[in-house]
Amino acid sequence: MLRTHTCGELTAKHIPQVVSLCGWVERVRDMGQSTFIVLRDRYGKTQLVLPPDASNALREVVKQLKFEYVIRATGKVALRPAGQENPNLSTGEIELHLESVEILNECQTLPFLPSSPDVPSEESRLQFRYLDLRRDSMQRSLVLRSQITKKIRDYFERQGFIDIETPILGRSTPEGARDYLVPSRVHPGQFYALPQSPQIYKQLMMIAGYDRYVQIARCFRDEDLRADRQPEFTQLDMEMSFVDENDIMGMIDGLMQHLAREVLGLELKLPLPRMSYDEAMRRFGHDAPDLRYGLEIIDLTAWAKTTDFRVFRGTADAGNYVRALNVKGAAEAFSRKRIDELTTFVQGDFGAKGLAWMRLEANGWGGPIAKNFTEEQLQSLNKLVAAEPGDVILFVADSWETSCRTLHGLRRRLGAELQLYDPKEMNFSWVVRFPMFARDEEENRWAAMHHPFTAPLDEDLPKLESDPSGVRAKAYDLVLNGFEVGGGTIRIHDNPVQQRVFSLLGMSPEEAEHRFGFLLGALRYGAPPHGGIALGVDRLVMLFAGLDNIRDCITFPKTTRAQDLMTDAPNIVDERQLDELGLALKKQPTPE
RNA sequence: GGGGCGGUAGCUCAAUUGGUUAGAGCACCGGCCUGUCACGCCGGAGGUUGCGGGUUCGAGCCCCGUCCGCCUCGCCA
Repeated sequence: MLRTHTCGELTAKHIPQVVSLCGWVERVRDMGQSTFIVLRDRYGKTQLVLPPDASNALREVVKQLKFEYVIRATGKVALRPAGQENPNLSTGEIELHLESVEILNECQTLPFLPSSPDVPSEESRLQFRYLDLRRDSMQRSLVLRSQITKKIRDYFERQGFIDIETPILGRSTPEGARDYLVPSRVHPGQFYALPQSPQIYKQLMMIAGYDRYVQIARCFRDEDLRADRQPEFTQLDMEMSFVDENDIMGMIDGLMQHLAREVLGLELKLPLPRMSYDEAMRRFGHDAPDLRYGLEIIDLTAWAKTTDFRVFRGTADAGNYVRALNVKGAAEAFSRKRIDELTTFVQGDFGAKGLAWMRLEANGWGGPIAKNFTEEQLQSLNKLVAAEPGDVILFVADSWETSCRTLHGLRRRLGAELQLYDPKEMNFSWVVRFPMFARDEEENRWAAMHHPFTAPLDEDLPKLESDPSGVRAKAYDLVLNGFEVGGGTIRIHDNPVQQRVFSLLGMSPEEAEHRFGFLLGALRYGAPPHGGIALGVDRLVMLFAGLDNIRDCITFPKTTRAQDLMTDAPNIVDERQLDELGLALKKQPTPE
């Protein structure tokens, strides 16, 4: 070892040892007679001092030092003079009196300084990721990530789970997200697909009798990116046999309690609260509501039917909905301009027809639509929305889906803008009893809301053919601060039910056999009742770290156009490589 | 595929209504400084204002196109 200690561990106890430290030069403060150097490694920082009586040889070496040089420094640990301690450093009571300095490597002038308080543009950070990763905040989030995965593994090991790996090269199943494809050389014209999740493999492991499976698995989905979505991401994937929904949720409750306690020092009360999908949509317009604040949706459809205001009445009579948010005390904050902005927002982003509003003033209701209602109607509105002077009511009159999307969007935006919650709060909850099927309007058929192996609620089984929209699933999502951090289901473990579901999805037995034959076959050979869940590790880390984007807890993330700016992937390949794979390009790539 | 914000020195940013030589801090180069800790001080160098076109006497600023980054809708079983 070139070093005897790290840059984060020396204290007064080490006086007067002679030690060697290795690290990066974070700062050089040349005072003339003496020079101070801050040496950094991932453990901390230590101040090195070139004393006034240093030899000329040593002085010459120190003079060469610049930002981010890699050096080995040897010297005597000494107490700093009284009053010169630095309370911001763990090593702040001591300093190293240099006896020798060895330059292990130089560093060219940097595109940006990792130690600078200015955060460089995302573009340069991604291009020079190895420098970005030297920044303190990146090191903190990667350490946190490591702690979280460690605690996850500890927890599941204690619970008797087996960590099992499943293939990366698999078969494309054209349900769900777009697959990343990998061409086969041995079978020209055929492709593997990278896993969107180890879903089917883990079910097969249940059938094989490994009744507690867990894996921290890389998953791939070729869809457009978001702040909380990368094409390649990490799932905590688990599956159990002989269980129902409560067992899975209970197991994850315990995991979250463990993580919150061990990583954040936070005590969670179990069980984590649960809410049905229907209730979540009714109260919050979304299946992953942020429960750190209220601002719940109020349904005014029945009231709208009692009025003569054409927009509301017409919407309600047509079987659509009039729903509202009461933004408490927002009258002052909501200028005309602000409301116009919100209107543009809901129309542009969610396709809402418009945004109506009223506000309760000291002497009654104001706003452009207030005059459309009688005194009695306003009185009953008062009660319905529990209005107090200063409140602003935002109305959305639209279809169920649009009103949900719009009001959720408004709620989220206003929650952030009006700071309705404590950003440090960690609010966990479950959303349960999802619908089994959603109508695919484009293709005019039923589609599985989760995946086609999800078990319906027993009580809803009879409705499978007669009323598909009323069938609810044994499905559950874990929600943290308005982010879906995981979702799972109890699976169908017998073949007849699976066939009924396929048939409802418009999949003939032959087609099902063709696509999922191996799974259907396995289900006939003694499949235990089983279910599981997958949690988004990146999102979990992001939220535990208080970050607002997933890239900041991923070492080498991709841009919103799915490129790696450091390696410049994806990229063109040699003609020869294509030949070997039996591939020819339809469109020649344009050279950059 | 749609919408929004942004791109000016290596980095972070500024530049009035379209106006004269595009500025500052940090970094870089040279020098000074006896205890600094985002050290300080003096001096120097550094610009295809993302790229291409247009309007104009004149464009960093206006218009059109395009590329890149971020946010977002669609998409993500």
